[in-house]
Amino acid sequence: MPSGDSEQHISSTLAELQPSQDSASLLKRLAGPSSGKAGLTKDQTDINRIIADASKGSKFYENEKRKDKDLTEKIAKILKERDEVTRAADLQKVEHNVDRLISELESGRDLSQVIVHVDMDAFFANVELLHNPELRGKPFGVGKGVLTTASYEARKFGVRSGMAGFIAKKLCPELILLPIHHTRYSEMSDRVMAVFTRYDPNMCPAGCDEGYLNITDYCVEHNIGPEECVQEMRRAVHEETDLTVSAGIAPNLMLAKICSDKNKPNGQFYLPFESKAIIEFMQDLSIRKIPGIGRVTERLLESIGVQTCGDIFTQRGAISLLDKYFGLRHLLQTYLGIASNIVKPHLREERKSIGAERTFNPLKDRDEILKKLEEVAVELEHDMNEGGWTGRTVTLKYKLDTYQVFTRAKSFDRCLTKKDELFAAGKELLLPELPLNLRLIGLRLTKLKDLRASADPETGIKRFFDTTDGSADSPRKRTRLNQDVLRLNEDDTDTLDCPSPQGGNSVGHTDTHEGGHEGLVSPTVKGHSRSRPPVSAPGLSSTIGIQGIRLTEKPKSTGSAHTQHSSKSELLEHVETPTTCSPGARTEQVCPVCGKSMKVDNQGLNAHIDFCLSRGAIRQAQAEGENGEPAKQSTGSKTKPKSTSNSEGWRWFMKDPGDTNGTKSKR
DNA sequence: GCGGATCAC
DNA sequence: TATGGTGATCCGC
Repeated sequence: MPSGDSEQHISSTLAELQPSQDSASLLKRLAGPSSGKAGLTKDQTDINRIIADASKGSKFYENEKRKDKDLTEKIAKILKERDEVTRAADLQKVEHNVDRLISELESGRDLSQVIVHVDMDAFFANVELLHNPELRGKPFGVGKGVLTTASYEARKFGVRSGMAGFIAKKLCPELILLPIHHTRYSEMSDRVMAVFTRYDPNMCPAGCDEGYLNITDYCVEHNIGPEECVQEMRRAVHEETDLTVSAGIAPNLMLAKICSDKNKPNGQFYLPFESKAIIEFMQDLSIRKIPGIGRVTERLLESIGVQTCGDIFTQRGAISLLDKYFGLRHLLQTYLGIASNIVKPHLREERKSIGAERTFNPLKDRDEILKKLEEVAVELEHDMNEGGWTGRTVTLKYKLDTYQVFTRAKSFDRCLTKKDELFAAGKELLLPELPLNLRLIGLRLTKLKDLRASADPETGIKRFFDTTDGSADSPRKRTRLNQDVLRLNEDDTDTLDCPSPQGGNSVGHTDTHEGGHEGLVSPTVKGHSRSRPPVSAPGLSSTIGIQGIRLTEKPKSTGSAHTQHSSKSELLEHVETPTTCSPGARTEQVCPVCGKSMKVDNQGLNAHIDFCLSRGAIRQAQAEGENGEPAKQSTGSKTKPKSTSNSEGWRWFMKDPGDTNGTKSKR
């Protein structure tokens, strides 16, 4: 019945909210976030149907249906506004103005940097394959309740990451499900990243299996072409790790990312560094391929006739008139294929929050709920200790058994560090809400304070952690050194966060976007016997904003990209890398911590700094930061029963799906 | 500053 | 037979 999705975007007025359309969008929604990102061989319509049937009637399904309905209503509202505004406007004139903006944007295009996005192919799955060759050729997934990865054989059946295990089984009864082995992936990730780093010491890891590189300097210094360079790098990865990697080569981050998907797996794609070729490349590209545009934004754009990036130009008049919802400027940049070309690793001091959350079988009992809250507090305390963080604002998150999510926050005058403080704050926020049926509880800390930044300057550590001084060192040197320290923080602790210190968020293109807003819900008309989940009154006249997706250059400064980057090569020199720095070039280097001089390559220097700092200095810094508390508990003595499996550290994705805790044990 | 929502990995 | 966890950002208030 659902006649494919090709039809669903043709709608234009709210009068045509027929079941067929609702159904189509719902099916798509149920198919999950990554359904549109990768190509599948099996007919997606069949797959979506199977998924929907398997979900039917569940609370999860009902929640998705509700969100779908809300979105449909918002779209109707926007379309109505569009029609009104369009009637009152001189479209020709509007388009003319837009065209001038396009010219302006085009004139600022920077094609001078060679950016590469590298992306490991089915990372978890392929690592598992190395440990168990028997799996080759078979459909399998990694993850218990929810899959983190699916082998390519499994993908043919429509199995994807993020999919519930039992749904995946329906799509592919033969599917083999493997447990997650964090250490394996962590170790492999380190090895892979080490290779990338040889080509750009300033690379930006984006998760455990991805990264952005600027290979402009490398290519010049080695007198090698971009394609050849990437070929070589990918070969090196394969030789050293037995894993394959795909890559995209383009003038900016967004394009590179899109390109890395073009010849996946085990391939690369080079986009010519010419305006015309780039615009042509964008023309038929689905809007969904743009980083930052997810399912919701995709639907919003489709509703105004924008499915491909080329459609942005066609619909520029309407987009301009609806600027506040869609963000004209950013969409035009997307249409032109213009975005940021600045690659830099995430710095520790840029971190904004740290949190923990847990899902469990729905609980109503007050004491049992509080027990969960306490467990989460313990978890968070542990991670904060490990990372050297404390903070002033606590945000409680809870999800009802209906899958509706709420947050409650409170700021304090002082920083919270201890589990008891976190627990108390959480209780304060939760108890007033209480008679609830919960399936998830989480705590998050913001307004962070970096305990490792407040170490005694005498130790020489502060200099490398604290970049706010601004005067002592040159910015470049600072950046560079911080990067090293960053790696240390991960390697040193045995629980570390994900390889990219900042966490999961996308990339170096700071600033993903999205301002969708949604009235949310209001399942009950206000008043209905004091509906439990407090409200969401703003539901009424709400608007949907799409905005910023800024994968683009920073606000002003035409030449910012240039300036910024040119400083990068200076950076290298500044850090005692006198001669050309080929990946393995060993030169005389000085450890910034102990002052020792040695002949090593950059990697070797990093390793030494890691070693040097981890032995004591860090511990001392941390101890001093912790309110006089000695740097106790080197290894999780008591906390957390599962610290064994967790000591592998590194949870970039699921921490370790429930079960260990009393998820099941509780009646 | 708070709460909702979207997105990426 | 039971749909994850961490972090970021944006918008409206």
